[in-house]
Amino acid sequence: MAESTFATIQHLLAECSEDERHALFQALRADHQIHQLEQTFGARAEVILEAIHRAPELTRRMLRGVIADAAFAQSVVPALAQRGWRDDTPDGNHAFDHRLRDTVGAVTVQVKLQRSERGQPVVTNGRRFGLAAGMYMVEPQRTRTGKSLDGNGEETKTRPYRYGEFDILAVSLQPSCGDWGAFRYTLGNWLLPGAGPNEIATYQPVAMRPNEDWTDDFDVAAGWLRAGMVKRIGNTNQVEDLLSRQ
DNA sequence: TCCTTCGCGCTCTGGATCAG
DNA sequence: CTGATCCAGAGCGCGAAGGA
Repeated sequence: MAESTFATIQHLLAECSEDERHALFQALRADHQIHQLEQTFGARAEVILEAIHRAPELTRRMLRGVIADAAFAQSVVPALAQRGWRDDTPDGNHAFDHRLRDTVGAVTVQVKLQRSERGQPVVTNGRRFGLAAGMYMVEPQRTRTGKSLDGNGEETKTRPYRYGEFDILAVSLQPSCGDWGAFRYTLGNWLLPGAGPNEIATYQPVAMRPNEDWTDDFDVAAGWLRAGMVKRIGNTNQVEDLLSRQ
């Protein structure tokens, strides 16, 4: 199409009424697929969205987590590609959501939404963790309770994550800032310990602003990981108490 | 009061068990 | 041995019950 024709159409569109533009959109939409999922499901995007709209709150809840994961893939991963990282996520189910690789090696990432309650981000008073008042929370645990037998025939809980299952925790800050592209990172090995052997606690405080434990820059977190520093988020007596439980 | 733990809707997968 | 069937575990987050 000649550039002038294209400009003419744009000009005509601007003069159309809302109804006319809607009719034109429908005509274009008839043979234009928005996303390949339409083909996978054999359903138009409008039907898929209506299904989500009708789904129970619990199902939509699930979707918010999946959206956070997709947002990481669509906003963070391409930006990191400019800085020498490539997506190296293997097929199948793993304790991590993404694996990124640069010339130094691979880094695994688990994405979680920061904890919300009644539509608002949870903010603790910090007492429990002995930290300054005002911390966001994140709940890094699997979503279904299960048990499995370990090597000694002992029954272990499968719901908690364990140290070493992922390198970096990426917390989506969408609930507090409304931006699906906003993530705050810390290291899996820095998270507070849970009750069981090698378990990560199911509740973790997240700094409201980047600090020495939490960063908004993935490269900084990768740097922390590769520096191999051994520590836990927060650095107080109460955290020491938690550590002593291990 | 605040923290911790559990269960839920929906769906898929893989392993165990059963019948033929 | 093969195919069918059953069931537990897992993916996702948040409300609510229970505990300190």
